[in-house]
Amino acid sequence: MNRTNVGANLPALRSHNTALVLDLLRTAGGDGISRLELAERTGLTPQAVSKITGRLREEGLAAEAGRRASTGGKPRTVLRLVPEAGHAIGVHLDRDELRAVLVDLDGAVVGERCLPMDLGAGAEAVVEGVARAAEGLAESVASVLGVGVALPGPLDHVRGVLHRVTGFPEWDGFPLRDALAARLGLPVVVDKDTNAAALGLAVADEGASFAYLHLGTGLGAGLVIGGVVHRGARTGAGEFGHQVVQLDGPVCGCGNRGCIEALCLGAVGRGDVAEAARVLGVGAANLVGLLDIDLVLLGGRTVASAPEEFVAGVRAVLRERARGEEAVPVRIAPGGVRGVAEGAAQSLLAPLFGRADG
Amino acid sequence: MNRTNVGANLPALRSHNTALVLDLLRTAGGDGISRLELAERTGLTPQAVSKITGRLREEGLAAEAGRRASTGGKPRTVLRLVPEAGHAIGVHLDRDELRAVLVDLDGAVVGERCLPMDLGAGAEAVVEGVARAAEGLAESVASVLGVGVALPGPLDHVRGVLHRVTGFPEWDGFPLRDALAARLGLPVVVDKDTNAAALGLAVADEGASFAYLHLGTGLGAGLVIGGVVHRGARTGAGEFGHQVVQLDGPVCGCGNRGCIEALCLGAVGRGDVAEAARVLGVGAANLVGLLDIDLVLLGGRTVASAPEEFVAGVRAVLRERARGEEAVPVRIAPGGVRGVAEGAAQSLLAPLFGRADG
DNA sequence: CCCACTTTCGCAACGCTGTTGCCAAAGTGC
DNA sequence: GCACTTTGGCAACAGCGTTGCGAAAGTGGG
Repeated sequence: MNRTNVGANLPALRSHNTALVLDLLRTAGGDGISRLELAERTGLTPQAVSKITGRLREEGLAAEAGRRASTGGKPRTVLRLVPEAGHAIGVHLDRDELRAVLVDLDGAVVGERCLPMDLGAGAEAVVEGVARAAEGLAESVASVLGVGVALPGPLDHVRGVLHRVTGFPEWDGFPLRDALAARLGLPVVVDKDTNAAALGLAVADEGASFAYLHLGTGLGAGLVIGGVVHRGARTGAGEFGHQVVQLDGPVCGCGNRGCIEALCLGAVGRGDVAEAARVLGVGAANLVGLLDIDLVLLGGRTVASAPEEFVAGVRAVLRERARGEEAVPVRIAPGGVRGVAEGAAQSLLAPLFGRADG
Repeated sequence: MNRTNVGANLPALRSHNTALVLDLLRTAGGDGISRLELAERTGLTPQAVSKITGRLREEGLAAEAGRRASTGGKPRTVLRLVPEAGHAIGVHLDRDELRAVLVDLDGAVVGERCLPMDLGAGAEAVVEGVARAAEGLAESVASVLGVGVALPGPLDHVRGVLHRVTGFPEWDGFPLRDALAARLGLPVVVDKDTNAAALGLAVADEGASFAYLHLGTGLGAGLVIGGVVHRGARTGAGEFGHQVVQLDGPVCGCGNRGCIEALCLGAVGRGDVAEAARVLGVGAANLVGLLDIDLVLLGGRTVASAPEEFVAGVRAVLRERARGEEAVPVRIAPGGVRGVAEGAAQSLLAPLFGRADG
């Protein structure tokens, strides 16, 4: 059950166990999973699993899908999630482009729209553009759980209010979530782009702890601790770009000296990718040492321009710091250009599967 | 309910709610708390709270303690925790000293032993010393929940095995938890000193997120995120001292360059406390930005030698980085020399109050 | 082909959880 | 002294996972 400070009653118990079973059905994917396996994985009795899956089948969320080979007795019936039973929309609002995807319960993309969009065109125009894209995608399915919107810059995830989108001061304080929810009549969740990407990557690995480092026009991080995106008290966590790694170093746009972002992008500007990767690696190693995470994933346009060099450079620093012990692996984040939009859609799906926010 | 991947049944529901009520009774302290307040805080119905507190009173864990002023009707009956209903022992194994405390359910110290102890005297002698101290303290009470042991250096908190206690290679791989549990016949928990201190500080604040930075002969951190000590995948989190804040800086004992610990202790060695505090502040600011925590607490012998200067220096860096927004507060960690031992004892008490490990 | 055996899985009864309806107890205030 | 408010326990209840048991559906030896 998720960490809360509130009491739990029978309905809470039921929804917890139901979410747990749904999550296992999802992670099992197309192969499916049998009732007894569900019982083993959850610790519930087979009978309880039968009751839960029976309800899910009645609601159309689960279905039988063949059976396993017998091991000397009645073969196990395999259950699977019915992906078409629910959909969510994810929107990635970048500085110059809007990308919206429609995903099913499995997280598979079943619809997509991509159009140029100037974030500076004003709140009304952007809200309207997002709303039209969402409505267009929603047409093809019976119902939509909600819309997740991811965009750069600091924001208040809990209230869904933007703080100061870098380069677009007119957005400061705009209640994007409520404006969009009112316009669409659907639940809306607003999140930072790096957090959305991290959430999208987190759904694949149950309970993993990793950092997603995004190097594009800026440098940010999405932190996943124990399978949950860590946003912090004021939902401002992940300020990776302005970690200082060089006391009294060069001045950064933020006003400080020796920020990773300034050093890293400066090196990129000079064409010195190896140095940029080394600086990124030092920051990653700091993060790994501080939080003891399992994995570092790299993404963003700048990384995509020389993926092998960045991975190799970061990996080298982590290896050196591990001092003989096994170093934390470094990889390019899967998902590509749609990763953020897909992750934004996952904000709506996650609660179904018991993956609450952190 | 705590975040797990396991199903929950009725006994789990009951123990969750019971722990929640116990936690509220504890945080209420001597003032106590009424049944209706418990109901409001937990979200349970008053009737459920009555049943739960009724069981707690039968078990002797709770008791009635007077009544509130009436607000026009029957006055509320105040309930409080019975501190003497349970005890735990916390042991702080430092390089040259052993400190053991006996605490009650409230966390109040009701017994203490402190003796010189050379960590290099060998496993058998140290285990025996700890066992004798624990037995001596346990004599005065009916029963003890268990013993928490905190010591410096990296270790495996889950298995209770030491890795390499800095300066004492003979401890490498020693299964301290099992050895002590076998010797005493009591549950034993082993933790890093910084984590124990952090846990001790965390019990006061429900759900707080903060960092405890310990500057003594070394530099380490205990991280509390959402009221839970964050230990990481391999229970190695909190490697704060070897965060690199100066690329290609001076060589540190760990082999890297520009570690906070090397810079900070170097400055202390030169008598430049202001510079040490500035370096510590840069590290603290990195941490605050990355995790978006609420509070920074400072402790350790070196900090204790010039507390105001360290607090002021760290605070100045955080203020500068906050750029006009309200900066995260910096304080000296309360608890003093007994803080680590008290926190170690809390490792045993925490599960009673639903504060699972992170 | 039959029959003993294994394994899956649902029905029914059950124990226990928090919830609801109701009422006695214990105050305040006119 | 009486009307009113508020607390908190008793009893009945609905709903959760669990247990006991048996039907269903396979395998494999004779």
